[in-house]
Amino acid sequence: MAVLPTSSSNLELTISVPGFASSPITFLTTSSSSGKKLDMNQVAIEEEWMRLEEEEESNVNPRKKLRLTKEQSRLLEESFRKNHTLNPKQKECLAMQLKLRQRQVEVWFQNRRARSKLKQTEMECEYLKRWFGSLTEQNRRLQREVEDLRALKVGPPTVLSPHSSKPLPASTLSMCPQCERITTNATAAVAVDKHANAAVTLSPKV
DNA sequence: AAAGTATTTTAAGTTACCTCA
DNA sequence: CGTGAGGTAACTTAAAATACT
Repeated sequence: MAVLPTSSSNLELTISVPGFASSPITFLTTSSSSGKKLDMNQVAIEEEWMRLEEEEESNVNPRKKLRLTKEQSRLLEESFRKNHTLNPKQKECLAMQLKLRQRQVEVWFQNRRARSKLKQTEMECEYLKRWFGSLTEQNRRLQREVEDLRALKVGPPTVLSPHSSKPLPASTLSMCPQCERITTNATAAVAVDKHANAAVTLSPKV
């Protein structure tokens, strides 16, 4: 039996048991987290589990990939929903229930947290992309409006009075500083006031 | 109580195995 | 059968947290 250290930084050793994970788990401990009541089956399970923990010291085939059974995955997920991290006692308990090494449970939780965070990041990325798209579109509209207004400035004033329908003299026109639309002096103050009170919220339609 | 050291835990990044199209 | 992609268990490393002296 070959014994191989799997890490240069510490002397942790791992063991893989062929066919070990393939047998479905048909039992669960009945003990609560506070106290343990063990029946004969439970004792056998614990002995087996302790044997596996001890065998961790020897190693036949390092880094052999384990596939978790559906039941193991289900229980791990269930546990993860309750708590994203495990204290040592919980880890031990769960490892025993799942007939896995504590290290395997620990690694599963590490990876699960990482997957969880990755998913979250991807969602945030999507959200920001949409926001960016919406802002870009808004920016395009505003640029077009600015160009239109600049074009207006070049030619003679063609703004008509709403009362007489005749062109207004340039001296009566001004630009609203907020929305950059042309207004008459009489309405400019109102326009500015309106903008001051408006709550501007930017949120993309997700 | 404060400082230094050792140990443990965690996140992040990587590697390797396995499955499936 | 060979191959590449994707998923994920397992590993490494560094930093933070905690325990111990």
